[in-house]
Amino acid sequence: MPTVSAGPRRRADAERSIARIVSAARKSLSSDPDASVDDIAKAAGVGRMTLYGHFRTRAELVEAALADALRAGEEELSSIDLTGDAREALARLLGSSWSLMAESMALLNAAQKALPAGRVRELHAAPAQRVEELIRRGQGDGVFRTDLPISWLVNVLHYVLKGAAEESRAGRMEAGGAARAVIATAQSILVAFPPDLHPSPK
Amino acid sequence: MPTVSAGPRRRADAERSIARIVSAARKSLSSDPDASVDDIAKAAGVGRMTLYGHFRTRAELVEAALADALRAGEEELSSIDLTGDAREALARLLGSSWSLMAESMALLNAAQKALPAGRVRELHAAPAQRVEELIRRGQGDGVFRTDLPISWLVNVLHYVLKGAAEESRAGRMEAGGAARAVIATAQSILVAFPPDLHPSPK
DNA sequence: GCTAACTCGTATGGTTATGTACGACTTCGA
DNA sequence: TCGAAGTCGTACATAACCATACGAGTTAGC
Repeated sequence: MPTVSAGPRRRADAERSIARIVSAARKSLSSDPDASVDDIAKAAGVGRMTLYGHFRTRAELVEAALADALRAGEEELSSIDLTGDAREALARLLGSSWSLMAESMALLNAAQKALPAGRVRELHAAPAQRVEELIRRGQGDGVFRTDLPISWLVNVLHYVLKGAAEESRAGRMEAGGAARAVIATAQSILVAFPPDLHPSPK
Repeated sequence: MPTVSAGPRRRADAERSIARIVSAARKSLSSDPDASVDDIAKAAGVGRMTLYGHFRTRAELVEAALADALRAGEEELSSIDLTGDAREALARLLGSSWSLMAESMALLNAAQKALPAGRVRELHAAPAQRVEELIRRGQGDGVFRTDLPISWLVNVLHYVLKGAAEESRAGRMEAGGAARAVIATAQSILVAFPPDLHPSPK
């Protein structure tokens, strides 16, 4: 747990090393989720042993990298204005979330593999919370649907985001188009519309 | 390429072995995408060497397993009635696709890792084609949207499916609920609705 | 029944990655 | 300046896994 903000009893150069390692881990794992500890140490311009001095296991390192990415993400997302029309707020939120996801999707996959089951989700609580609250507000305002579990709504947005990131990474969509597609798709999923268009309910 | 239907110059017991191996590979990889060749051979009740006698590399084996799963899937999907209201046809198609995806998601991931980039997509051409044609028809009938690239529409359905499978696997949704959610979500994504509800285009 | 095809155990080689041990060198910091 | 903290190379201990080699035994099929 000394990964993010534990004992401040570290020397300055150690602090610097850790920062470089975490940064390199983010970068490396974001382009290749299977990057080895060795690769990351090299990318950080640091010996492998130094790395192991600060992170006892690969899992610890991956978690630190993910935590750092999430911290940066939180910083960006927290500055977004979520007031006003919930649909437009959603578009703003997804616009930023999209680029964050595109950057760190591989890192997310790496964490999924290296960390114990459920840990990734645990670390994701804050961003998920933000989305959930926006959806709730939109539901309260009567613009978002209420006929599906809210957890599904939150998660499916996540999967759509991930899908778009994958399409972009594979070169099957360019970034701008992907962003537009994500937003339009998310709107369609969430926005409540006249029941006479639905074939299903009574 | 002797994976699926090549030279019939094989003895009966070899044929049987191959069938058992492919079946075991499907099963094993569907529950653990990282199952080793050893595990699969054991599951097939066959020596590892026998396996290597028929599949020279792990990749060849994985591809055979995926091809088999796809063949079975095609069989099921081809029996679905896709005529009539495109929205209802979509629901029927997704109902079956969903369970197939839930079964074989891990296998898909295994293939993604073991096969060269793009190969999985290549093998998936047929099911993707089926979905695409249905969407086109729905567009022609004026019930499906046309403001997003059709390739995105096809792919996003795939990602929603995969997401639901993941939620189900992780125990966060039960199968019935997931199926309902997938269908409702897919309908929302595809169905065209009155432009006055859209904030964006003129 | 005879041959070729098939099965399969054991052993071996090679690769790759994680994590530990040791020890020498360098840099921080009081 | 001097001790402790940090750096880092090399080497080592495991541990998987993939793939090949050899060779003896078994079964199919004509």
